Amino acid sequence: MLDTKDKILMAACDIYLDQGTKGMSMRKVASKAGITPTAIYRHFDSKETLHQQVLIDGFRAFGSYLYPALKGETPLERLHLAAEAFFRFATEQARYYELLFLTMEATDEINVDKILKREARSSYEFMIERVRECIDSGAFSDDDPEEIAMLLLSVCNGFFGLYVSKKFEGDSADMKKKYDRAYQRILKGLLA
Amino acid sequence: MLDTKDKILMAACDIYLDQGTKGMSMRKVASKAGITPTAIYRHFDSKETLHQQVLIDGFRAFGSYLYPALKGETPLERLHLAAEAFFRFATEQARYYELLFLTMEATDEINVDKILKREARSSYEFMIERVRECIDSGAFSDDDPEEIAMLLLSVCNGFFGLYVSKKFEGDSADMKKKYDRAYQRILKGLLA
Amino acid sequence: MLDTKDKILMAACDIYLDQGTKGMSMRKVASKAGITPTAIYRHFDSKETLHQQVLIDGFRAFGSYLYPALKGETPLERLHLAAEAFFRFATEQARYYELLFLTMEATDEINVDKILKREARSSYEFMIERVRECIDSGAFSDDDPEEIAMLLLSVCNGFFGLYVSKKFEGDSADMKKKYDRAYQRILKGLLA
Amino acid sequence: MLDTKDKILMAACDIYLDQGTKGMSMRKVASKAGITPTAIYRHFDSKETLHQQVLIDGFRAFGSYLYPALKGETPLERLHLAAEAFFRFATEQARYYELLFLTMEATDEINVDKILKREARSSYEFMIERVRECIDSGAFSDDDPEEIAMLLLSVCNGFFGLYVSKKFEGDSADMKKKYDRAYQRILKGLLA
DNA sequence: AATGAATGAGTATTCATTCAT
DNA sequence: GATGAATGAATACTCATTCAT
Repeated sequence: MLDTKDKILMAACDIYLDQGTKGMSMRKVASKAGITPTAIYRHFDSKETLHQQVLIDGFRAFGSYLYPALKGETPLERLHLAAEAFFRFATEQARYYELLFLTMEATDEINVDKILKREARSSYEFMIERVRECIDSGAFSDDDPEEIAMLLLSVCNGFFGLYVSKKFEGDSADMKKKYDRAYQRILKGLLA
Repeated sequence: MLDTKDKILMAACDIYLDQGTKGMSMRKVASKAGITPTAIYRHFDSKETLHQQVLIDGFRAFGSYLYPALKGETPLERLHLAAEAFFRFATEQARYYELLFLTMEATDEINVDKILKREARSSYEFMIERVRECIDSGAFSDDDPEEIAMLLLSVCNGFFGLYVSKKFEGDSADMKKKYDRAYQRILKGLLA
Repeated sequence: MLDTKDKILMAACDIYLDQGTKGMSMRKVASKAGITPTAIYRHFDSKETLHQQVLIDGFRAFGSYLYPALKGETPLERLHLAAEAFFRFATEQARYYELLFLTMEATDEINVDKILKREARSSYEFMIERVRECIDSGAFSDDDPEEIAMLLLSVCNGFFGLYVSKKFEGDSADMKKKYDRAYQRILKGLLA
Repeated sequence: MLDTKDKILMAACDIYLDQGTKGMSMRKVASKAGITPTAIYRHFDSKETLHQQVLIDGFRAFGSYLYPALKGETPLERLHLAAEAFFRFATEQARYYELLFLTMEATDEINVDKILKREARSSYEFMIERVRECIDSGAFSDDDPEEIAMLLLSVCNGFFGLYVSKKFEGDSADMKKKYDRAYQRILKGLLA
């Protein structure tokens, strides 16, 4: 059985994703976790701490999707697998994706935990690395790897952002096709 | 002189743009508008209604940036001007941009005002139209105009989303250069 | 009938005096005043504001006991009447006395209202003035008026302090006799 | 090495003296003592019990200042030494003084520990005794020793009360001069 | 068209305390 | 002799909203 700390984390995550940052309250979390609001404070110093732990867990979950992309045999294949990982994470862990990438709160406020920053940074750098090796191997024309990585991330975030805010429709299979086509279109502009 | 309704709207807008969705409260709006919280209810049924009116105004402001792109003489130039308009709106009216495009509240919930929906839709369709004429004129290779428009929007939202959440740095001039290069990279994949 | 603001003030005063500074809570005040905690905030900005208003009212009530001492025809008589006023205020408005003079919270914290400071200061200066005229008229031997006033205040506060904390017993009549004797003993050391 | 009970008492005392009655909480005490809040209950039944033990210790500390006054060779000298002891205790152990003499919580409530009562009473009686011998020896004019003792205590409490609540200023040396003069003035009225 | 008064639900957090271990 | 987990009640204060005027 889950220990209380995990129950709290899960409840917090659910509520964040269900009702947004603003809808998350200690009371609601406690109620969803089946405990008293007070009891949360045994496990987390403050709401802020809890919030950050949720984000940290989220980035780690994301990492577990993203990093296996290294199994690809060529730079292009690894980039492709990373793109796939994005899609799978965004659809399978939609709420986490939303929380991590689509919630527009600055992730570098003074009080943001160092661990959190590190986790966030490292998945970003993973993408830069994937792009860099595509360039270095000659698959991509010469360009700034960070900017390309940013472009790819932008597309993903923008794409899923539109999806999440229901600005257009379609089921997951449809989605995947659109996603793949979008990826191909971007790629076309990048290939050497 | 402004009538009370306008004063309320302006105050609400200021606060939204200043303190975000979360910081907006009827009290603060009333106080900024120089009236009683109660008085707002003469003019708006609820906070929700007021919120939506702010969004409608926001889309109209966006329109005033976007639609002049029609002055361009060729489809490609018009698309280019539209891209510029996005950038200017996102930087000059950053909070509005955020409110309209980056706040992940579904814009198609049952209780969303029809006018709001129409405004949101029309700027989306404007972009589709710009893409369509690029394709029809042979500037772009044959493709689905809606998907391309979506791709462009994705890039914009993703790009500014990263900017807003401070996931990377740089001043406005830097930003513009990055934005232009991103636009060129995408374009490269789309041109016939 | 009392308006709500007065009801709140009275309730606050009662509770302060009944349960001490530490026992005073907005909830309790509201409950005693027969209203909702929230409703207090219509009339007072914060607990602090309410607290200070209670003190200000207290000092004013004290003034209404003290200042009529000016009716005395000689300096000594006026001093005597002031001493009497202290006694009457301390016994008739025991709780106010306690709150104003025996609650050991610094009355000069940064956030203390100017009005409050002024009220507190003016009753202190009234006593200095009474002493000064006793000295100037030759009734008292030459000495520092402020220090003498302080001595008199000290005795009063100390005296009623012991009374309040039940460190000795006796009814009000008994009390008065002791008070008078204490006053005479002090006087003996001060007279020219 | 200190046993836990002593560590708790010292921590409690520190906090009382540092943050006042209001700031003392079991959590803070436990944290300062390096144990769990729960552990306190092994040693003290309740916060109240702990509080009273702190007071008992305080009265004992006070005694250690006061009782050496017996070393004086004449009644007047012993009284004088007692007055000095008051001053030193009030300034050197200001927070204790405050806690013992200026906190207006009745010291004779039903639930007050007998030991505490006894300790409090005995220092009071010490003063009565000092006064009595001044009268018996003819140094003071004939009067009620208890009332005189009370007068002296009143002056002390009143004096330091004004000092603590910052109702007037001055450093410790200044203070001492004022205190001495006040003592002399009182004495003048009491001497035979 | 607007106000003053009030409400009830909710906010994060702290408190003394209990219980099982 | 001490801990980890939890509780229920309390803290000051904010919110959107309603109602009588």
